[in-house]
Amino acid sequence: MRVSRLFFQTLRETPADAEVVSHQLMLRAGMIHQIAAGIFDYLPLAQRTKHKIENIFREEMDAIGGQEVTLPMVHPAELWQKSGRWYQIGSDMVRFKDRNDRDMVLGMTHEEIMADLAKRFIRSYRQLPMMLYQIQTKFRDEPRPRAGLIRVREFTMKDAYTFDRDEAGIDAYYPKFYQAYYNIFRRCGIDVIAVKSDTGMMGGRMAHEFMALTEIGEDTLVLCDACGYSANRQVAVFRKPEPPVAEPLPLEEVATPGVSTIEALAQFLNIPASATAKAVFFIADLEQPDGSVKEQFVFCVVRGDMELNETKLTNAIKARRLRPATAAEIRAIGAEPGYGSPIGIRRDRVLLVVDDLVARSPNLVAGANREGYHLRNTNYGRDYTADLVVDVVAVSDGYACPQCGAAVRTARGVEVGNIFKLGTKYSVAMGATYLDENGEEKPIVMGSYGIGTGRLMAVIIELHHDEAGIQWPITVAPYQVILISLATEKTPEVAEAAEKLYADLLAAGVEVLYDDRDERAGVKFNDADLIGIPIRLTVGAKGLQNGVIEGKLRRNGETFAFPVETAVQDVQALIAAEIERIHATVVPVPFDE
RNA sequence: CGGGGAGUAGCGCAGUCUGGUAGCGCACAGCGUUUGGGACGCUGGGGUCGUAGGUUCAAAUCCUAUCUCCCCGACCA
Repeated sequence: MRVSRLFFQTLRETPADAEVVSHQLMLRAGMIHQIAAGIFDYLPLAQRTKHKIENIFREEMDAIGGQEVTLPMVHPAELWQKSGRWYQIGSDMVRFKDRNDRDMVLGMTHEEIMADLAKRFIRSYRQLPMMLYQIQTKFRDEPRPRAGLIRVREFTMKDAYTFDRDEAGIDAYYPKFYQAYYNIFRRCGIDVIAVKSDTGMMGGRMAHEFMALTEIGEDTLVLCDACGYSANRQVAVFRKPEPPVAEPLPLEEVATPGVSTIEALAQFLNIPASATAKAVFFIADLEQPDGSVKEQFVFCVVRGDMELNETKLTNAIKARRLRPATAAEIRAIGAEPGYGSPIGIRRDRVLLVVDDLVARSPNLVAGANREGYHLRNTNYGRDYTADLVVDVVAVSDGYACPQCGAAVRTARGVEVGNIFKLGTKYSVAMGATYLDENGEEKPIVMGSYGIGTGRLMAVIIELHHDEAGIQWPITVAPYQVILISLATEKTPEVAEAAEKLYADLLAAGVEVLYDDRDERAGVKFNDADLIGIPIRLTVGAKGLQNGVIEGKLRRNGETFAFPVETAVQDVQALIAAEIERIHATVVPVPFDE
């Protein structure tokens, strides 16, 4: 491709709307163009990288037995009504009516459609396991798209689905995906870590998220450098400290005027925050046996120095959603905001959840449910009992690793992929069954596995760039080589040599971008750096005098002098070495349950 | 949905307070000089100032409404 003909435009200045680096660089490199919040055009440079990434998806999916299909992105509502998600999902799902007044949706994921497909074509255990995947557009009307391609409304996703006869089947398939996903990300030149993640309302048995560590991440991860434990903070656990051993002392009310935070309380009474209990109040939507939803006041107690993890609480009480309770709602159950404790409240109106550490800790200071007063020496069991005693604490920096006890750290990450044991929720809903050896009808056990292409592309840039621009790993670069001609009117021999080298590279099958523009050298070099092509070749009068083409690696600045006669082979060798460098990172990874 | 910010040429911005018929840099087109890390000169094209009402002799500028985009939070199959 000649740069003079390339459909793009580099920008010297950063568009004001772009905050994160990947967004800025993609705009400046002329890769993408936004037409509405979270909706983008992909221009040729981005499109080529997208194709390369997607071909890596195809190779890795095919390697573990996948077959590619394409399912529609417009779905009839019935399929979503069958699974119930038509009713559960809010305005993230775009709904509309076709000309016959039939309810339709834009596909935001394809479990329903896949299960429906399985229902039509899978009959027998002999057909299982089966794996289908597609690379398709999804539309999710996100409330807040952000950060360029990191969080968008319309995006391309590689989504794969497995169909197994039982849990043992998917238990065998799941680790193949685990490895294939590591392979994909490493072939894209990025380091990821798989973390255990929330299965939430999907009700699956196991899920992992593949996280790329970067500041712009939306998720917080808990990592143990000592033993490798890793989990999304939403589900991370830790080794709770042993509470002090002490005889329960008598309950004692103490005046604490104006002291309504744990910090102030600890200071006022000159005790550590760990000697206090804190109350947090929510209203939960609980699903009733008959399918209706009821609002329930949830009173939750954690130790004063610890933070509540709302995801853990949501899962522990199987809530559909949680919201903070208002002051009026808190008073209505007999508690006082800022001075709450489970002692003396209207117990019949609340679901009381107490963290296991609080339940084991003697003589904690807690609120007296009266403004300006606290209670010393509250003891679980003696003074109150809970509906549920369970871990609901969020892991923070320095907490003890659940596996080895070392101090964990937290880090920000972007989820670039996830794998999920779905179970039979969708197959049962859609009626996807098979007959086993005994002629017995059984629901198919499903798994789903997704990677968003655009987000991955953005994350690659987040992890591979410098002040000058993108540094594409060669496996996903739009072109492997950029050939810069420094010819002027006075040096037609340079133009001739560049044209010849371009033709020779093309003939040799090298993916080459040829900067034949009538621009100054600086403009070409800067544009080459910006768009991030891994190998730069310069044909100039200087080099030709010595019979060489100059080469330079974008990722580290290493330079080469290729003799004109062998330049094509030399470049091919360099490309091969660069590819091998990345492929060398693709190694087996132990499956971390 | 709550909080904050911004809409003037493809991009970056000034002009708005104090109303007087739209400007700068980059980019783009032409000509000339230049030519190894974002050249210079001259000439030129491009904007219903987000949109709709209103005030006024006159609105980018004042008033009202509305739409859009960005950031933080809530939300996130």
